[in-house]
Amino acid sequence: MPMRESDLDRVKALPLLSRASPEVFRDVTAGAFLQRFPAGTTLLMEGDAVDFLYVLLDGAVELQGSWKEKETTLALLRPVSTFILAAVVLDADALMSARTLERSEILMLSGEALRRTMRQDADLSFAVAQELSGCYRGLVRAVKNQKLRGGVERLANYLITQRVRQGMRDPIFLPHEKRVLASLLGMSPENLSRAFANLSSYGVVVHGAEVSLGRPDALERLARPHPLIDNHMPPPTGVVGKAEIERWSTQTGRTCGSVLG
Amino acid sequence: MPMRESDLDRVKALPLLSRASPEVFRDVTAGAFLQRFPAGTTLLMEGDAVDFLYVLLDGAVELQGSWKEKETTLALLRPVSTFILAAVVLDADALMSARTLERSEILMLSGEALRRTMRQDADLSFAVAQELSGCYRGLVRAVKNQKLRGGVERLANYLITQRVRQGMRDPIFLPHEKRVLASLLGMSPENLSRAFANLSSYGVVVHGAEVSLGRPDALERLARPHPLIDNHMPPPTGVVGKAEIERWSTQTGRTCGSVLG
DNA sequence: GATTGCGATTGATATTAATCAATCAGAACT
DNA sequence: AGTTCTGATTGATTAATATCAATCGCAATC
Repeated sequence: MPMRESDLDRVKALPLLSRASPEVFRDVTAGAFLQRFPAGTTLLMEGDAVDFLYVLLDGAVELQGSWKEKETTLALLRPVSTFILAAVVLDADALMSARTLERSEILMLSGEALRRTMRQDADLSFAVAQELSGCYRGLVRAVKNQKLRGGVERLANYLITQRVRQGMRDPIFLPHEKRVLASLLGMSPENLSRAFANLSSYGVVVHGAEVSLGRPDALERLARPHPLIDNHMPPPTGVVGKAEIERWSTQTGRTCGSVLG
Repeated sequence: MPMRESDLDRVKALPLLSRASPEVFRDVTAGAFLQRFPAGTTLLMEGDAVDFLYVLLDGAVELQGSWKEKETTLALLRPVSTFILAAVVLDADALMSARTLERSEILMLSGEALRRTMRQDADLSFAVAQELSGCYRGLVRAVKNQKLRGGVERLANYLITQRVRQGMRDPIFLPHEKRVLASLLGMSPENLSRAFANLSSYGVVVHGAEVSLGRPDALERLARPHPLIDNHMPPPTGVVGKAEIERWSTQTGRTCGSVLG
């Protein structure tokens, strides 16, 4: 698949590569290819060997884990995001499955080329270390969110985070199916419905994917968002990496996928 | 505090530094100091600026997160482990508190020196990236453990993992207070007691910290351990880093702290 | 315009976990 | 030996969440 000029620019803007020299950029993207997938395509299964670093350029990707016929969503990704970076760095098997939620454009970079170039270029390795640090911290937030909060609190905080990300507009729009959202938030679809119903007493009104936060202040008193759990990033102006997001302060990511919501 | 020769060897054996040149090792350890803390000392509070990379050389450290007067244990560390590496790499605030569970010896390396040296040495940066990848994957396992399993299943898998780590011996010994273990496993101390009681029908007998897994096969049928969740590492022969553990295959770590148990 | 299919919602029930309260066991101390 | 302290356990109760079943709404299709 040929890469458009605009795609190339977006890849260059990735925090991983934005500071790379032309030579390093050439080495890392050597043998890379762009591929289009329909919705619902499994890109990678848990336990698979990982040969590529994936870069989501368009569409949406879900990362999920499973055990005993149960599945859970670990992250929801929007462009521009890289994923399974850790497995690529270690040349290890994937711990998560990846599947497209919509028709998606995905750039695949050779994992071998990335590792080889990293060993030669301290700047690249440092950028990867920063990116991984951001991903790690996103997961720390996710664990805290999951272990310290109940379902309704997780939903309330998710909504507040979305409000920030969508430019403090009202109403906001849920970017994914509710059942996927439920899985991300660690609850059943039925309980997500009931959690929404509970929030009606705090001004929340739901019409399909459109959610109005009638009294954000009231909702916030319930949600008690916290900068060390929820990453309330300013709305996406340019392409930002998990590392930058973390350096800023908080939440669901660009580069590594929005682990919290 | 002066560093003993044996301490120095253990630091050199850290996967982060084992392949470093003498110059790099000197640069990274410049201005480092060794400190002893009594049990129950808070080394770092959530939200604090992180100036040092910590290396636990002796004792035990708990990493915890909090929200609304609630606390949860995110990881339990045993020597030799580094911690808050991600925050150091990003020069960001800590997302977790760290406190000693026992009298501990901790080496503190300058974060600024580490970052500076990383920018100059690709091998060091690469080693840090590998270590961070291992930490990241440990957390992925922790999230899957938490979201996909119930309390009894988490305990059962914890016991099986401990059995592997303690050399398939019977009985095994719980390395921490039960209330700390309960917090790590994401349940109340009361429920941990009841979970142990449930497991008696699978041959588990508890006498204080001593736990006998009478019928490991029966317990395993209940626990259904999985290599993509539980990291059943061989018993600790040498000093091993999270990265190596992950490259091997799975679980609760050396260098980054045992996130799963 | 009727039908089909799928996701969302609602209700009823069962399971799981948290909380409150009381007691128990063992180590440290007097 | 007795006292005290703390962590662990047990029981009773409440709250949260999952599960099962039925229905609803809406969009796509025929």
